Amino acid sequence: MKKEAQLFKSLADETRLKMFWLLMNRDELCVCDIMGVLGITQSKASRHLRYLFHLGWVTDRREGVWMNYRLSVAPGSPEDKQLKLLVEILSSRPEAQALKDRLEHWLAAKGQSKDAAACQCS
Amino acid sequence: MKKEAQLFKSLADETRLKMFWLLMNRDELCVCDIMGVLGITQSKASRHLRYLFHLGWVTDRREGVWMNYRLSVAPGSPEDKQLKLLVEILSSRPEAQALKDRLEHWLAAKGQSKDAAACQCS
DNA sequence: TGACAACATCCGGTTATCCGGTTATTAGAT
DNA sequence: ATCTAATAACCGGATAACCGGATGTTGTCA
Repeated sequence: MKKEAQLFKSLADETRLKMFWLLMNRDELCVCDIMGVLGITQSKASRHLRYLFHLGWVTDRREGVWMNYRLSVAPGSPEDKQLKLLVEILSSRPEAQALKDRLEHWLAAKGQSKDAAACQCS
Repeated sequence: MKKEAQLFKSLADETRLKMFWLLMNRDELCVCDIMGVLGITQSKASRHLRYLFHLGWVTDRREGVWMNYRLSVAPGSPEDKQLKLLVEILSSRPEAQALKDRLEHWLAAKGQSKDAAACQCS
């Protein structure tokens, strides 16, 4: 049952939980977005995203300079059911709603910038 | 979302996963049974069970010299849904079926012994 | 009371996880 | 070619998780 334990281990970190939540609310996000919304270092964001990537939770898609990540779990798989349960649990949490709002604002601000491609990740 | 992360952390250990599985297949088990079926040390069994106890996953019930544990999650709670999903995932795993068989044999052997209360945990 | 069985907790050692800071890579722009 | 932004990989260090063996506790029985 090692595999199953690892499945849960993926979800046993607050940062990764938040990443899942963001990715469930927007089908594709770049590292830059996640850094900004969660307020974490680049190193931390990238590390966790690569972790999820290597376990098959997400796929990456390069778009010029950015790396975009999106959830990729087979429909009906244990991972899929797990995520569905997770979204059910988190939806009722104010903290999760706040995060969702921050994501919206972040993306809106990004869209407004004249150069829509800018990330301002200083 | 610390609380949610900890929920998953409970399940992020193979030994605890097996314990959950056993407890889902038999409503009450003593430390001794779990030691025997999983083939782990007493210290290990007790430590994980106390861990689950303190997080509210199980309740304890002393019966003379033994300590019995049973699952105790509120129906409909996230924990409950999590366990239901877990049983769904594990049911199809041969490894889990084998464990279940070992549990049956262990309990049968225990029942056969003249002194039904004996544990022979040496 | 003493002996014993089941269990909990403590002790230390090992390993895994997580982190920030740094360096390396990649792709686009000049 | 060179410069820069975005990202990935690497490197200690701190912390937490996990373990077996030893010790303490509790309840039973003689």
